[in-house]
This record gives sequence, C-alpha cells and structure tokens, in this order.
Amino acid sequence: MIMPSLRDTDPRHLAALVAVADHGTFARAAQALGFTQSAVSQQIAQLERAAGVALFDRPKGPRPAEFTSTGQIVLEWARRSLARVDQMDAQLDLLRRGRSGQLIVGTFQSASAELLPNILGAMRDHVPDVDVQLDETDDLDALMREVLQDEIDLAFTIDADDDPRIEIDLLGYDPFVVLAPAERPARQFVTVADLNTRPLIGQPGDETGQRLIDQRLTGAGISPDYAYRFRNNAAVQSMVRSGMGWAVMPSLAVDHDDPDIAVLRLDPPLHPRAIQLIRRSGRTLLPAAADFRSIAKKVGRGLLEARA
Amino acid sequence: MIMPSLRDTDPRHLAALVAVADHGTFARAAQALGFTQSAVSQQIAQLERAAGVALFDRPKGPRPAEFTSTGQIVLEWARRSLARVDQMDAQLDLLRRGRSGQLIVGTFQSASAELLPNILGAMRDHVPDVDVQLDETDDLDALMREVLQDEIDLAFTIDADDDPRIEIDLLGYDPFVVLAPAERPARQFVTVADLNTRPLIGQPGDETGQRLIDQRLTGAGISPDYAYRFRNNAAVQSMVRSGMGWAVMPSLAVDHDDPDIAVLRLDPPLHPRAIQLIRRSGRTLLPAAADFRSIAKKVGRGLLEARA
DNA sequence: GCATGATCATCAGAATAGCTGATCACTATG
DNA sequence: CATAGTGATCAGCTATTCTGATGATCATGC
Repeated sequence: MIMPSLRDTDPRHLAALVAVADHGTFARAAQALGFTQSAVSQQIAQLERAAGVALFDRPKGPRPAEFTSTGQIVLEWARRSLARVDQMDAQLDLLRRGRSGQLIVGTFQSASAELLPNILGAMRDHVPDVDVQLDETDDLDALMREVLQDEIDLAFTIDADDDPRIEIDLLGYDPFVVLAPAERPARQFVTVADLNTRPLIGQPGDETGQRLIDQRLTGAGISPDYAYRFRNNAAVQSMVRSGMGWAVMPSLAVDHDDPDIAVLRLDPPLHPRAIQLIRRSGRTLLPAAADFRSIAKKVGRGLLEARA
Repeated sequence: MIMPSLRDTDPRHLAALVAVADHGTFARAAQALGFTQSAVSQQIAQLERAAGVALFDRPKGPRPAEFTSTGQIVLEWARRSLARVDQMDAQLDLLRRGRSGQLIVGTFQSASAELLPNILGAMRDHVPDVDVQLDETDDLDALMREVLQDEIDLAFTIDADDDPRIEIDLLGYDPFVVLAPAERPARQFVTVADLNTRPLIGQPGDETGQRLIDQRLTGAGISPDYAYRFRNNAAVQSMVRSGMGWAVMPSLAVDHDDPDIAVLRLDPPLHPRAIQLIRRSGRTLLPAAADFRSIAKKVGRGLLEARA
C-alpha cells in the first residue's frame, strides 16, 4: 500500500479497533468478531500503517495493549464512522421495505378531490413513514413534462397518449355526467341533444378539463355554447344549484352529496375520461413509489367502478 | 456474502458510486479512479447486492446509466460517509504532524507562573491548533497519580523520585532565594543562620512546596519558625514587602519585578529544587505532547539557567 | 439500412488482500 | 521457575478484486 489513506481502509479494520476498545484485548475482540487473534492483530497493524501513527502501546507482557492518545482519537472517529455506515444500513433497510423515502406525486384538481385522500389514507396505514409530497396543477402537459424530467416520481393524468417515454397505469374511467338543479320527479337520463335546450355552465376554454369535454361533445354532434364560465369546479356546481343552467362535468369533480343538485347520466354516454397514473419508463421506482402505484390502482378500481 | 450489510462494504465501492455520479458514466468514473470500467461495473454490482436494491437504471444502449431514486438516496449517504472518512484522514494528518490534539498538562502554581506562559507561547507559535488544557493543583502527589492513571498526558513536578512507572525529563533547577524588604544598601547574600534573626513568613505546612523548603532548611541545620503563614505565593511576598519578615521561596515563585523586595541569595545555597516534566513510561505520546515536551525542555533550559 | 460508437455486463485468469493455524517472544504472577 | 496470558510473525490457503477481452444493446450518422 503506497498511499496510506483511510480511503482504502476496510470498515472491518475500524470494527476491529472498536472491538478491542470494547473487549479489552485483541484475543477477546477477535472472538467477539468471529476472527482469530492473528487476524485482529494484522488488522490493527494495517490500520496503524494506514494511519502512520501508533494506536496502541504494547506492554510486552501478559497485559493487554492500551490505546495511545492518538489511538483514542482515532477510536472515536472509527466509532462515528461505523455509526454512519450503520445508519445508512438502517435507512436502506427501511427503503427496501418501502417504509421510507420522499415521494413527489403530480396531481390535478379532480384527482386531488376524490382519489387522493383515499390513496393517501391507505399509504398512511401501510407505509406511515413515507413522505408524500403533492405537486398540484391543472396543466396536465406540465405534469407530463415533470415526469419526463424526473422532477416527480409519479403523476396522475387523463387520457394520456401512448408514448415510449412513459409507462401508463389505468386507474379507471371517470364518466361525464350532467349537473342540473334538483327537480321532482328527478330525471335519470338526458341525451346530448337535451343539452342545447338549457344554458350551459362550464370552465374557461384554456382548462385542460374543459377542452376534453368540448372535444367529447363535438364528437357527439353538438357544439356547446356556454352562458357562464368559472374556473373553480365548486363554483360551477354552485351556479347550477341556483338554476343558472346545466353543466357537463366529470363525475370525480362533482360533489355528489349536494341535495340541490341532480346528477344525470348521458344516454348514450360520452366516452369517459381515463384516469391514469404515469411514470417515466425504464426507471426503477422507489419501493415506496411502487407501493403508491399498487395502492392507487386498487383504490381507483374501487372508486371509479362504483361510480361508473 | 450471506449477510448483505454495508458493514462489509469497502469504501472504494462507495467511492465508485460517487465517482459515477460525478463523472456521468461507469467508464469515466473508472478512469478518474484509476480503474477499468469492468472494475467499476463490478463494484457497483456488489454495492447493489449488498444494498439489496437497484441503484441504477441501465438504458441498455449507448446512454449512461442513471441513478434510481433509491440510488440517489444511497449516493447522498455515500458522500457523507466518505466525507467522514476524509475528515478522519485530515485529522490524522494533523495529528501525525503534531498540529492537532487535545493535551492535558498537570501543573502547579510556581510552574504556571513563570514556565508555562513561555511554553504555551511557543506552542501557539509552533503548533497553533493544539488545545492545551491545564490541570493545576499544588498537590504534586495528585499530579503523579493522574499521570499514572492516564488522566493527563504530562505533568510538571519537583524532585520526583525515580520510578519505573514514569519517565522524567529534567527541565532545570530552581534555586531557593530569600525575600527581604528592599533596603539600601542592598545585601546580596545571606546565610542560613541569618534566617533565624528575622521572623519568617511561609506557607502552611501541608503545602508540598513548603515541606520541601523545610526539609532543605532542616538539612542545612536550622529549624525554621514561621511567624505567619499564607497559602498564596503573592500574599507571602506582600507580607515581606510590608516588613513583616523574611521568606524563603523558590525563585520561580517570586515576582522579581517588585521594587520593594530584595531577592537575596543564600550562601551556601540550599540544594535547588529540580523542575521536571513527567509522563507515564511505556506510553506513546501524542505528537503534540512530544512537541510540548521538547519545547518545555528548551524553555526550561533558558529560563532556569539564566536565573541560577 | 447498415456501420459506427457508446453504453454496461460478463467471464476467465491473474494479482492482491485477508484469514487461519501454528509458533514465537515476552513477562507478570503465583 | 513454571505457568498463563499478552500480542507479533510467518507460511499457506482462500476469498476477493482487478484486468483484459468479449458480448449485448441500441442511438446516431452516413
């Protein structure tokens, strides 16, 4: 060994030093470590060679070697160094089990409202020490971009096109429904054509969600004409409640517990939007992220099928 | 490797991980480390085996491997772990050069007054980062005990007997002088017999220093009779100044700049006390302690011979 | 389309490092 | 003076680790 640097020193050598400190003699340290006295002697010798200083005074008799002042200092460093390795080991163990880690998930309004609380609840039960951070925006393209740039681990999205750069999990389908003021007797179904008999309330045209709805309606043969537009989902619903008009909304975005609102199904239905979870392809997920994914799929199945 | 623990992981493997992070590809990392690409590949592979998790995603083409989320976490740990080893290395380097370390030196009043400031000044000039802590007591036996029990690295002492358990360096001889009120014309010399013509001022009989003086005086044929006793050297000198009597004191303990005090030499002189530096035998000194020792010997030679 | 060049993995063999087991030297203790 | 316990040392075996060559894969450029 030309270069006497601890950079090339086996942790075992440090462990030997600590063991000698803890057990008093080379022989007992060796026994504790499962080595022979010879091995420990050589380990310490190499450590001293690497350090370039004597770490022990050897009394040359039947008395144990004792640490020099330098040796005591090195001993403390060795303890701390090994402690750090052990910490890393423990952290890694948590990581392997998916019980730790910082997870960043991209999401948007309607996913956040219904899907996420259920998923996060299950995560808390299952892997309580995972720190899930949310990155919420309604710009789905931005989410996609962040996934591709590894800025976020996972993202919810809607109707994502096949793309070799990402892998897509389908969580379920979110049907489009019509919101109308509650009436008696309540209707169950409306047709697309019925929509043009009432003023329509929607979101601004730059909203990703609204564009999706307009595409669907155009595809179904009508060109919607919005009397009022509000950015917030709840505001739209509120307007419907006060009788200003009807609204077409994805089911997940609707507050189904509102007694003043009738949720009507379209017949024939619009093609429902696909709620998906995307991740960058070819990337190994953090174990915690893999947990999130399987939980999301399970929750999505329950939530979205029940409402289909 | 049955036990996948990082405890058995060479720092080089961690260094490889960091190098890959810093240089982008296995091959460049290998070059930076002075290894072949094959070696780095195997190091990383073993690291992944030990960690039990994938640390890299391999895109299987001409594009470099990229860290997984887990890999990034492990990378940070590796950096910190290596930083610690490097810190230890740097510390050790300072230690080797005697430029660092915590030194505890036992000392007593008269050594502290004159000798120590000079030694500590030289230490500061020579090895500025050594932390010299002082353990001051006037119980020389206590100092000896602390040396034997490795509680202190070095200790000043006086007239220590040969003892196989300690090694003694003679710093110099400190003559005994007589303090008298300044008179004109000032006398230069007094005899031991003259002492009994004046009231004597001394320290309490339990003081190690006082016992030494009494031994010397008894050996010289007189039995001193103290009119007043004060524990503090300065107090004794103050009493002499105000004309209460004479005092026999070791030269090192005297404030020679006091204009109201005449420092008289004994003729024939009492056998001077030997100022020594002791350390436990068979123990390797901290390099900084070795420096302290050689500086102390040099300073002692200068200071004590000049006053002999 | 096909060659080129870059990626990392893999394998066999050589070099190195590490451990064992036996032995030696030393000395405090009884 | 024999005993017992200390660590050092040495030779030889084993395990690890590096090298050097090769393989597999695929993006890029001609």
